[in-house]
Amino acid sequence: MPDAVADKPSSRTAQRESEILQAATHLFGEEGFHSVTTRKIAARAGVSEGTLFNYFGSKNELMPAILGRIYAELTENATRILRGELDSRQRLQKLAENHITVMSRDNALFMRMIQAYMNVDLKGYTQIEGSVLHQLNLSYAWVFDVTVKEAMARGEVRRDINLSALRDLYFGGLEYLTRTLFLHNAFDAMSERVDSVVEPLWLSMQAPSPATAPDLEDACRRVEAAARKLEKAAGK
Amino acid sequence: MPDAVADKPSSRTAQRESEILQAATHLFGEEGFHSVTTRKIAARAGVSEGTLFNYFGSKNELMPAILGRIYAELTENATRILRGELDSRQRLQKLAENHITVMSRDNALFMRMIQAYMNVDLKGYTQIEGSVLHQLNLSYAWVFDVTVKEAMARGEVRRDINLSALRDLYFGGLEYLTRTLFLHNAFDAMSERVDSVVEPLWLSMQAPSPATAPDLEDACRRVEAAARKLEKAAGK
Amino acid sequence: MPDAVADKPSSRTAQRESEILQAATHLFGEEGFHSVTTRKIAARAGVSEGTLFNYFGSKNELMPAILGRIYAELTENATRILRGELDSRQRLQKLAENHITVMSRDNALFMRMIQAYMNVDLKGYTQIEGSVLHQLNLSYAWVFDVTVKEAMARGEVRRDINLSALRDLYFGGLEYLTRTLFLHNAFDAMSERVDSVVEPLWLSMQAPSPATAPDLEDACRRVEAAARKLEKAAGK
Amino acid sequence: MPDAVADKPSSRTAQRESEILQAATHLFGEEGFHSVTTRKIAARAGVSEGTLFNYFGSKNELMPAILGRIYAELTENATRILRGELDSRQRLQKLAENHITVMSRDNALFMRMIQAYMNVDLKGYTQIEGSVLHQLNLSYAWVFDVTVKEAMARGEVRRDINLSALRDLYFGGLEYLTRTLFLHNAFDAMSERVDSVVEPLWLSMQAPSPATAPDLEDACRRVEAAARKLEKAAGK
DNA sequence: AATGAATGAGGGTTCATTCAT
DNA sequence: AATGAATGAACCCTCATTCAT
Repeated sequence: MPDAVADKPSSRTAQRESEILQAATHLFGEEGFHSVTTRKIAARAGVSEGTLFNYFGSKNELMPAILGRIYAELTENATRILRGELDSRQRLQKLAENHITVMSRDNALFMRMIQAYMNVDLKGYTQIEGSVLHQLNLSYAWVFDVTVKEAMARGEVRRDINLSALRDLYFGGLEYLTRTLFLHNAFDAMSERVDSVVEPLWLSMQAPSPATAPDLEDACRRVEAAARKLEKAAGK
Repeated sequence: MPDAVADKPSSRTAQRESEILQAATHLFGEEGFHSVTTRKIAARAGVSEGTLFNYFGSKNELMPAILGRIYAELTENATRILRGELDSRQRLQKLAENHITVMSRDNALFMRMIQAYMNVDLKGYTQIEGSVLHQLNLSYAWVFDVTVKEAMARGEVRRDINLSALRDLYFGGLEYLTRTLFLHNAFDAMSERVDSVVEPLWLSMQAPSPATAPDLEDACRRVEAAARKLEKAAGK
Repeated sequence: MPDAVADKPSSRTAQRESEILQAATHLFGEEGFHSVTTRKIAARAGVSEGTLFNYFGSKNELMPAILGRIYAELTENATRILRGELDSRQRLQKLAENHITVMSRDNALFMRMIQAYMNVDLKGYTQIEGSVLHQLNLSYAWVFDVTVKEAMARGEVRRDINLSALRDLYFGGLEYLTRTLFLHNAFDAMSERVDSVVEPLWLSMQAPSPATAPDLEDACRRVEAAARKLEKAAGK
Repeated sequence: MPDAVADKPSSRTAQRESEILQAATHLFGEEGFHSVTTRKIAARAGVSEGTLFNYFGSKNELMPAILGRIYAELTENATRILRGELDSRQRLQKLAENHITVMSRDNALFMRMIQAYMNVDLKGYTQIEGSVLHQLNLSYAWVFDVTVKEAMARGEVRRDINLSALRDLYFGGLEYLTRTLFLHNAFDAMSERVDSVVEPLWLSMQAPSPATAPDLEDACRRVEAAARKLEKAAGK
């Protein structure tokens, strides 16, 4: 019987923590990290400022918490995508769409968070290693690598690609695409825009496909064969 | 006699302005926009805080000034590259190297500046249009477009590419590459790393491979021939 | 059956109160009154913060309680000493040793407590009268007066001493000695150090006054003179 | 010509610093260190809170500054006293009066300062060494030692005294006397009260004169001799 | 009786900006 | 044109205390 409500108390505070994080997330997205005061966050979360600091020791601690949640979601979705029955090209497409969906949510909060955090947490890029952000980033970027490597194993992709360069292109391209979508308010066409960005990468990973030319000829031959049959049939 | 160099005073102030900007540039690069105080900037520039505000109305005004300088240099270098006798692939390479060189200078100040500026100047990405940053960005990003369009004119690149998507990939990829170089402290190998990033894009801009195209036309012709035969047969 | 030990509950709360006081005592001694939070005290006492406030209405109320305990112990020990069969000089020594032992315990907590309490409880020394601290102090300082007065009665000490001045010297000297012992980490030699401080006071309290010596010679001479006269008279 | 006012600017800021210190001194004396806010100090000094922090980096920095001033005055007065033509007993008297005068000024601020500072600056008495307070204290306590040693040289005081113990008695006694004077609001009689405290120490430093004891025995022998003569004469 | 989450007034401190000199 | 002392609003954070459970 007590077990039934055993986690109630803990879920109560978990709820509060979530509300605070939610409020911070929205505000950071709207105004940027440095423009948001702890007072505002507390007000928006419907708690006192003191309570906020009971949950998070400092304003800065909100950052890893938020980033952690976002990366968790990002990774979770990615894992689901990889588990599905998709070919590699589709996977890259879906992963990209997921990435952009999360990044663009909350007024591009995700990008802002990372950017702001770099100025807060780091005193130089060279120290980035070992930071929370870096760890999260690493474990997430891994989904791209996995996808591409499996594509190789399946024979969908050349083996002599430069994975690191492609990874930078992929995530960098998606980040810039997100900005572009914001600029043109073009999220309706997100899917095809993503396709336009992923496709060049995909092309470069296979092309020049040695198999393509023969296939084309083969296709031609089959069409000719079909035509001949029709001819014959019609000529009858 | 000071009068003898009548325009010295004005060049004197220009000098001062430059020193202030220089100091701000270094400090922003080292510590990030929000961690740098006007006091520090003034001290580093060797002027009083009051003087700083005589030259720049506010701390925020330093940002467009610095960004303007950087973009000016970026654009100037780019123009020189475009003026040279290089094929399009080489141009993309040189433009990229220039981009990274400037971006990574002063401890990646450029990236930091843009990031910080976004939180200072903008209250949302949708308002980005019309901002100084946006204007600078636009006129600079234009060098990529020019290069690719000329490549098309020269017949080095397909005409059905998605220019916007490639632009996002190009600049996004370079930004991420810069981070990667910082992370691995690999600026020695910058040139070849840039090559690895530009090459996939270049590949995707030309494919289908030049060899395939004739086959395709041939195939088309053959299909058309077959179709005509069918027509004839059907027309019976 | 809990009823069997009916007064257990009350002794249970007495126990709790004691634990809280104990925790507060240690912490105040270690970090000073203002640096110690009620949270810390509760944690160290193994109770919740709410419970602490059930026992003591406020943080400040801990002070009289602690001081009361210390003075009680001080006075109790003093009483035992006075009850013993010691001469007055020994009593002053033992009382002093007791004083220092208690004062120096818990990292000189006693001195800290008094000091902090003065800033907390009092808004000026003139208001000191009537305060708890003052009362405690009075009734304790009384042991010195008793000892000295009894020494007078026993004829060990002159009757024309200034008791108030000696009391200030005694307790002030002991407080400073405690600091000195801390400074030199010399508590091993506490006993003889105390002796060095008490001895001058003791000396000053007894006759023979320095003026006595000359008087003595004079007296001798007069006695001799008288003797000679007697001799002469007797020799006649 | 400019030299004439060369130190004007510096004297201007020195003035401000003094005003701030003055305000802090009064307030600390009235309410105790922890009860005084920087806002109050700034208001009393007639400056903005920001200005206060331009002069002193933190509230805590006010403490060494104030203590430094007090000790400086204390030491300066003491030096003047030692330079005068007084016998050692008078010197101890005058030094004590000076001590109490300064200590009791500003509502016994001096004692409060030291006490509060101990809780602020120190995490335990054993770490006291090396602190500003300790240094100030050392160099001031030195005036007592000098006086006593010179008294020895002059033959006014025994050579086998325990200097450390007497120093503790002297300063401790004076501190307690100050409290007593506050309690009885008896500063009118300060001089004679001081005398009552210094006298026992002075007595203990000379008595018993080394010559006295042998004299006494001698005297006894002479009295006995005289008595024997009387006996003889009487026995006749 | 015990808990500990919630409170919110108030603390010390920062810093872009102004202005008298 | 240059200075730098002065400003004060606003910031992040602390902590004794309360109260629903």
